Amino acid sequence: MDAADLKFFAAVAKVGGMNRAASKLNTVQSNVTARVRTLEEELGVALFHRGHNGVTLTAAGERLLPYAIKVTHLLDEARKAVKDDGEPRGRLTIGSLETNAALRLLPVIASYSQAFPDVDLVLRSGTTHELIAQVLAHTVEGAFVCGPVDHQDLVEEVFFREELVVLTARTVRSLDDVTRKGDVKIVVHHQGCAYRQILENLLIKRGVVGIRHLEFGTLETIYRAVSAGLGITLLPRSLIGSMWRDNAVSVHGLPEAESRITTVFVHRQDALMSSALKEFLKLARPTPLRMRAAE
Amino acid sequence: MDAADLKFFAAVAKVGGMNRAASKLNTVQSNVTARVRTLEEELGVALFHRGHNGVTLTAAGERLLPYAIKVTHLLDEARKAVKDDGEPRGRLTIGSLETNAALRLLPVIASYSQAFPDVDLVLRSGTTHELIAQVLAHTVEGAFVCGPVDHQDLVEEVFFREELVVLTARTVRSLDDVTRKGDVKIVVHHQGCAYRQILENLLIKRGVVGIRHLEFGTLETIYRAVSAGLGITLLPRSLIGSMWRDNAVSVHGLPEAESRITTVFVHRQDALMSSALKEFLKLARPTPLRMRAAE
DNA sequence: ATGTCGTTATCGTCAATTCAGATAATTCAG
DNA sequence: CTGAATTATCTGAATTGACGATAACGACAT
Repeated sequence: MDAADLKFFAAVAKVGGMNRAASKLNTVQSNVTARVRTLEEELGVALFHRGHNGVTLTAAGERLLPYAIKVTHLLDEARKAVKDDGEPRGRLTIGSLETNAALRLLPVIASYSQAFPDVDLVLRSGTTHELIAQVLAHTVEGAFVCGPVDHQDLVEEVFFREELVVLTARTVRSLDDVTRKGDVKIVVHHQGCAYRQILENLLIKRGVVGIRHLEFGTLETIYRAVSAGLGITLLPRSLIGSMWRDNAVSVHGLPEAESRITTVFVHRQDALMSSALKEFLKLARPTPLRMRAAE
Repeated sequence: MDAADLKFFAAVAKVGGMNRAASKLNTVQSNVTARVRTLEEELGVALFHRGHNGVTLTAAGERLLPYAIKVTHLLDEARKAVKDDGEPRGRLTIGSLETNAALRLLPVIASYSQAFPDVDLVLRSGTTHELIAQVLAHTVEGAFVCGPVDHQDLVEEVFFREELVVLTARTVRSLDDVTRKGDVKIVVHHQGCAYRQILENLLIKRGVVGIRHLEFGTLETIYRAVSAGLGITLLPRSLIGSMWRDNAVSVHGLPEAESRITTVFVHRQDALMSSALKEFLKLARPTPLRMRAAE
């Protein structure tokens, strides 16, 4: 049983037709047909039901498919493993939530690309859901997402624990003052849909119905907008303390259950971790000192 | 990267020479050399150090080897998975400890082979250690061994829990009477080294130094030997109660920690379970009724 | 009915690969 | 130096693989 045949088979199963698979595999249809047939002859069973409009898997084909995919991935990984001699090089693709993790990762990325100039670092952005899907699809090697993540095929490691706080204009005494009005404008980083979602849920839970949005590109403008009374926002406490000390806004704590947020790094359990990634995590992993500072 | 090449590569790595691998693979040396070389050219690294007396793996080869083995196994399994349509057939090879589990399994085997005549059932015997090695080596699909087993690649399921008791001649009042003498003869089933080991450890712990053995082929003769005062033995309590009620021997209980023994079924976590095995376990799994009887 | 479009199956041709066997080159032991 | 191992290389035959053209089939619109 040839691995290349299995790759063909998987492609056919995926697109549901030998013609379409052929163009995807940069070959001709007769070739695909032939390889599928050799596979079928070798195994002694039909793998596809041939229809007038493409093919569908037989029961035996269904059983074979997961193996075909697994073998293909395993071979990919073997190639990488052989070439990875412990010295980070090549392309490292990781995912990250857009706001906070990216902000925290920036210094890491800077020192990393200096320390390992042979690595082409690619940072993909997305929501937790999107990023997890990409990790599962082998599109990224791992991702920093909003934890906890519970998935059979994934391993997670907690990287940052943070406390979220609500920022309002200085005149606002408590969060109740805001929610009582029943009509709130929230100011969000235009890329930061994670916090936006959390803040919305939080307000909805408190009975706020009319939520409007203001989007700004930088944290600085968000801060100014809040201090000018244009709306409220949600940020990690550690960010405020370190950046603005002018007390132009009010900081409102939230109950433990709502304020605690963890950023975890997830990657596939079965996939090998490249040296490039190992070194990155080593750099990104908070030192005991930094962890204390983040709390 | 061809799977057949990987198989060749793994064989060469295993036997440490292209010549030897060639004869093992039923081909010629030049062939093996060529395929290894294509693999090396494709990956761009040397996989072997060529020596005057065979070859040894390079660092890159070391990294590739586990993948080569894994892929080979995966392909084997894929073949089985395709052919296994849910109807048990073909060969089912399982391992079992020689005494108790085998005794308990006998009725299961009987009804199983009647229910699934298309399955060639092969029962391999061995010690817990040996059987686990065989499971890991894919020699048997799974095995009934003495639990608990803690291994990363294995899954275990408890099948029987039993209480072991010491049997002595009727005149012996307590176990102390035996151990005080400091010279004990133990009667064991000649195949049953598991209990033998347990009994020896138990006696050694109690300060007995001179242990001699008597071996008999059947439980009946062991029982007779014990009742005649020739020695002592160790058996599951459930076996005694159900077989002999003539009170010709004394039964001595043991402390919880020493008497409790569990028989577990272990199989590889990553390997697929054949329909044949699934059905076997379904039959072997103790019903609530039988479990109560065994306690 | 008929033609068109999209599908898979099949065939012949040619190139590439693979195999087996023979031979060379190397190294170590005696 | 010779002999017994080893791996490397070469060669011709056989096999396999890809390709392109064509056939066969069904669906759908005209």
